[in-house]
Amino acid sequence: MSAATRRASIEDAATALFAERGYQGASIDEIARRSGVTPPVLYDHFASKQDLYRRLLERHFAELRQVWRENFVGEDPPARRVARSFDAWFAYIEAHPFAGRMLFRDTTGDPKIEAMHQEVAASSRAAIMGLFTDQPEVERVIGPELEEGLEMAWIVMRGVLQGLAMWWYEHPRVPRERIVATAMNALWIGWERTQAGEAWSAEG
Amino acid sequence: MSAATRRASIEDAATALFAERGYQGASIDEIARRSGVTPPVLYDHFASKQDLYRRLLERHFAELRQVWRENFVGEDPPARRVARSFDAWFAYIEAHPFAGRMLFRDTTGDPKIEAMHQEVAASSRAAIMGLFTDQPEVERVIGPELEEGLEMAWIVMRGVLQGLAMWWYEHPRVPRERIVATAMNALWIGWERTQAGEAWSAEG
DNA sequence: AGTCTAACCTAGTGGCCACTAGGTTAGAGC
DNA sequence: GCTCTAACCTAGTGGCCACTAGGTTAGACT
Repeated sequence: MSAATRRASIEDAATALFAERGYQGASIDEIARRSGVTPPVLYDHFASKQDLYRRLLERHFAELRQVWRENFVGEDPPARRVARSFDAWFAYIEAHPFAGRMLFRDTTGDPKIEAMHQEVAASSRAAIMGLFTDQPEVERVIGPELEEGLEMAWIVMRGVLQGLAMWWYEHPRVPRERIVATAMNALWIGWERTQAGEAWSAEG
Repeated sequence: MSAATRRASIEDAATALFAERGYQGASIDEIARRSGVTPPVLYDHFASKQDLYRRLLERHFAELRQVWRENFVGEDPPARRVARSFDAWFAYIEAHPFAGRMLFRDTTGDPKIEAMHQEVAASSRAAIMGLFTDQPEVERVIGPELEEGLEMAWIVMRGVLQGLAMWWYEHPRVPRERIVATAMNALWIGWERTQAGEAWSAEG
């Protein structure tokens, strides 16, 4: 088998196993076995388990970033652009079941790997948040304490999207539109109305 | 040191280390060392690492369940009861930094442990969802496909609460009211308005 | 045919980790 | 003072795992 093909087969097996078991739970032996080779062959293609993991992280995060970049554009109203992006995002999740599970599986237990994961995720977050902050409406939608508010809006959005994505993996018969509609209802309407002066307050 | 005291010291150290490293990343040796004992002593108090982990899971989940039970009651309007519950929930998170981190750290890599975690979490979810389904307003707020809708509403809420909790651990100077307000704005307003006929639709 | 590259293998190695066998110490009750 | 319980220890053991030394095979090019 050619180097490129073998490499791809290792990457596929590794993505699936990392998705299923996480970094520590996935053993090199099993990744190799699922790719139809022995461990030394894997080391001909990747320097270490950590190297393999990082390449996969970077690749899948880059693909998701690309989804945002391609869909969060245009002249139509923000609600439509957000909805289109959500839909494309969940379409990616649907088409790449292991990639999503690998990226959103929280942590690994190995501090070095954890730091790496956070680093790669943070650069992705920055890129996507940049799309939002380029919008003239941000300040109106997010509110005054911009930095902190943006970060919290990101956390809320990420929580909802990741949560729905992981749930969807276990309920694959739910149609994508329903997932997207749930995300939109939870997020967009809340944001919009909050800024229309209907924010919740403890005194209300 | 008395058995109860020693046991408590082991539980504290284990919670902190599980929170920091996850199940696989936390070693019995280090848990014992942090408790000021050697591993055999730990095994005098707990049958296995798995046993220790399960006891901690059950204890912390039970505490969080209790928070809901105590706060999601009363005759005041739902928005107030939800807000009060969120506030109490985040107060628990604030007071028990390691408990939250241990519970919400997603997965462990060991299928047996993962299954156990899901089992304990599911029973907690059922208890809390029961509080909601006892409310007469559920159907109005969630919509017609009740089972699936309720589950998705739970996923959305869990995603937001857990996401904010984890973010808050890294930004402890943000006051609790701000976290609670963000959660309320994200969740409650979306839910309410969705049912007021303002649901988002692809054709809109 | 001969050479070179690279895909692939067998058979380890060292280190970590959950867990234990077997024993010592120390305090409580009599 | 004696006994009994239980908290605690030293010193392992076996198994798993990331990684490797050192080789064989097979196709590509000359």
